[in-house]
Amino acid sequence: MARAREAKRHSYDEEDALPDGAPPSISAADVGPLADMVGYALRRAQLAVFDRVIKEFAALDLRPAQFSTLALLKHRPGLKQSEAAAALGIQRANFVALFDLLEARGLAERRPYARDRRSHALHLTPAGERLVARAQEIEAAHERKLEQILGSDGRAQLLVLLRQLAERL
Amino acid sequence: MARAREAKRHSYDEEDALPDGAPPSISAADVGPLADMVGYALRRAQLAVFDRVIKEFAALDLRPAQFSTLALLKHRPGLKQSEAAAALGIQRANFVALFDLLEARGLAERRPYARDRRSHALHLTPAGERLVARAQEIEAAHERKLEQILGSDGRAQLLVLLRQLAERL
DNA sequence: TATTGTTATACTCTATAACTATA
DNA sequence: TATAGTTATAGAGTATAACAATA
Repeated sequence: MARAREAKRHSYDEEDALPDGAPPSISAADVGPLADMVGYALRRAQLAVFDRVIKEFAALDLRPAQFSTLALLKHRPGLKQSEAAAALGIQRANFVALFDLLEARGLAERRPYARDRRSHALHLTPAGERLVARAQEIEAAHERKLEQILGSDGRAQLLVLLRQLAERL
Repeated sequence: MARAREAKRHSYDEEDALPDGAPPSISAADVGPLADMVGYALRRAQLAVFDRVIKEFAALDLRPAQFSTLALLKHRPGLKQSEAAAALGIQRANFVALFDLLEARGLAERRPYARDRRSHALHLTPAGERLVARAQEIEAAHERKLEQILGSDGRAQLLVLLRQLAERL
């Protein structure tokens, strides 16, 4: 404990009297003006939702980015590798290892791309199709859970607002 | 080769651009069902907002987590280190290096905590007070920009929905 | 000369275990 | 024993540069 030991002479901290054994009061989560910042609220909400999603996908051994990749290829089979990465907002360099893992697990594959021998056409395997179907069921149940919290209108309105942020910023 | 690409990438640094009616209309990447997932929309929106915030704070050499720490200490001076970390949702182990940096820059400091010699009371320095005031002005301008995109009601409604997600999930 | 997939690398954030000094 | 701060470390995620094959 030899860190910031600079012999500061003042030690005024008689503000919060924390009696021993007292339950953690509301003040523990009081972040003041931060609570009114969109960026801060966005980060906290995203972490909460992702924590939940990661746990729900754990049984399938699927990370969010892996699920997104499979779901994208189900929707648009035959995408070029660079197109898939761009659509998901992932650098193409980082997409390589991500897709390598999906391919090693037999969930997706690279096929030759007819018109350009530099490119690969990405496709799900039958096993990939089955896994993404199961994952999307889990996902749908998760969305229903969110609807219980936000209300049906609230969830729909949230999606509109979030898309506006992502697209118009 | 890589030089042209690099110059192209770093070239968009416009801050106050974005006229109200002009739709940037970036890549209309069709991600199918992903677009209707709260988790996916949350991630894309958070990345967009943070990209912007990071650029706007760059002049102050402040990362979002550093700003949050300073803003929290302005609101609740004398917080114990573990309390500050918990309020921000940061592991106490990871908070150490974060606060070390703020202290090394003379923006905040650890003071002895009267009733428990294991703890530190965290405070802003005068320089920290000045910096966080400037950062909060930048932040306020950013919120006004978001309000132009979402509408005043939209921004307020977004905050309500995001807090519900973070607290009730 | 430019682009696609790739490798290598580095940096940030996050998560966990274990140590120390206090309680 | 338990807790606060700390250290060390490992794992994701992300960003950039460079290279070979191909356009």
